[in-house]
Amino acid sequence: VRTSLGYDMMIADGLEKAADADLIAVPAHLIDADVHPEVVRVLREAAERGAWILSICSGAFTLAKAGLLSGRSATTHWMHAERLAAEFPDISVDPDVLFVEDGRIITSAGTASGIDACLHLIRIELGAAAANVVARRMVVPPQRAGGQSQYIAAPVKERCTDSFAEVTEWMLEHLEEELTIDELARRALMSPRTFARRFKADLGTTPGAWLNRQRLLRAQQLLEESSLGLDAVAAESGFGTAAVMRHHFAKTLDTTPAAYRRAFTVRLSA
DNA sequence: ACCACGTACCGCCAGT
DNA sequence: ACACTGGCGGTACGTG
Repeated sequence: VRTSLGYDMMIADGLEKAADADLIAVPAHLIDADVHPEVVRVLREAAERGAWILSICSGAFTLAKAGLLSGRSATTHWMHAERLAAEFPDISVDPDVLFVEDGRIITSAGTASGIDACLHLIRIELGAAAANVVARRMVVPPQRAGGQSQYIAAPVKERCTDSFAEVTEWMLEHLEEELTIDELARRALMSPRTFARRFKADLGTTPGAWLNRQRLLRAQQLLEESSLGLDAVAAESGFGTAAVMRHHFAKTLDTTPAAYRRAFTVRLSA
């Protein structure tokens, strides 16, 4: 695909690839451009079978023209919000929010809010831990927990609203140590029961599951980026021994640590 | 692959 | 009435 952006986009697959996609992301485009009927068909089918559909910026117009937003709440770039509302009266357009989730359709505003929306989706599908890791790697602020509300109005600057940010931060810095609920609860000034309950309510996972996930990610990163031995990697990531680490690799990644490192280095050199 | 042990988890419930 | 807390017990799960 040629673009006017100074680079071309290499598209390896055709539209048929969307037939069983879990997520279809629709980028910004020219608002006045017609949407190809085939694209409309693909989008409608995807919506009907329950796939995630996510638009960024003026991509909301594509969804609107495909009829996916009828009767729904949506948003778009503030520059286009008024027009979207005028052209599609049956859409409840909110011009102030970063993104809106309605059913399995997520619309987002300007470019950066697309990142928020994507992180939001990752949090839903893979959990807050994964979203935090992605956010960290992208060097964007960690996303606020959504609560029950569909809307996440604005990025949150204050740390104090995210009561678990401090604890999880501390946990990440002490991954290699043995962390118990009792200690974490003490550190968070809560009883163990309340800590566990609120942790799950806020982050979507239990403390133990979150810890395991972080340890796994740390181990993966060490396997990717260092040449440490497996025992050292296990120690660094908090698994203690290579046997325990192997156990978790098998359980959630369906590989072994050695195989993972080999596959990764092969992929790099290829 | 298996077992034994301890911790984490969660539903329940009484108390605030 | 309501929301939240925190202890208890059975069960699932991680660890060795």
